[in-house]
Amino acid sequence: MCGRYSLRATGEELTERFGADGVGFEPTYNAAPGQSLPVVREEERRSLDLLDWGLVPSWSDDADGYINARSETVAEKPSFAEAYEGRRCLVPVDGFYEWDDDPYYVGFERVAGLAGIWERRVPDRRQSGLDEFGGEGDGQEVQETFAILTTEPNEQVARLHHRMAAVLAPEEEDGWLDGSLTADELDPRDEPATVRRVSERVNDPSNDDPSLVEGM
DNA sequence: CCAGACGTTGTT
DNA sequence: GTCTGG
DNA sequence: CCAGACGTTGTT
DNA sequence: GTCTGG
Repeated sequence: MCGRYSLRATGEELTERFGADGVGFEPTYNAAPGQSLPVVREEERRSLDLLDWGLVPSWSDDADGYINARSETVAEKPSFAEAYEGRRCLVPVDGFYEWDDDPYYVGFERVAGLAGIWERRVPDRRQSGLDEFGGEGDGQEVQETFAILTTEPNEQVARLHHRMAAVLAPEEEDGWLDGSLTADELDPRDEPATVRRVSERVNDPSNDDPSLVEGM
């Protein structure tokens, strides 16, 4: 689960909610893999930054990443272990979409933080062979990416799907960021939500407007 | 030792 | 980079 | 997650 | 059917 979500909040509202340094962001009703989306990180300071959805391991040669990581195995998988150890993040969402043939929207009553991990990849310039042309526009930029952890679903989501994004309780957010909360402590949280069937217009990621989250 | 994979989802 | 398979 | 492309030659 | 792009 969790290959599409909504975040109806501005960058300003998110920095307030998560106590983070800010970055500009406009609400979205259809956040999709590959897009640049806001996550909360805690390095020197707590910051809200735009990262690409789809974690690419630092050693990976290709550009496409993993949008989800199983909480049951994230600590051991070579692709995720380093990020799990030292690069946690919160992924702000206020609802997500789930497909059971037809699309459904699971809408929260507030902005919640999903358990995420992130990675930084510095491309090997020696392999690009394009430096002699000035390095402009060769696409060899530092790439920061993230993945959302999954667990078994809660009772409400189980009717639609057998996996669910890991929703943190507000009091768990600090522990997730600093590593004291482990992945096996994540459990299907009964975050208050309404579930409704929505229009198939959500299928096309280029559609992004308030009517997407409205019931039919 | 080197070569090759390294992931999730869902579907079969 | 690190683990698995041969 | 779904939608949409899936190619070459030559020219700009 | 499978890969890429959003």
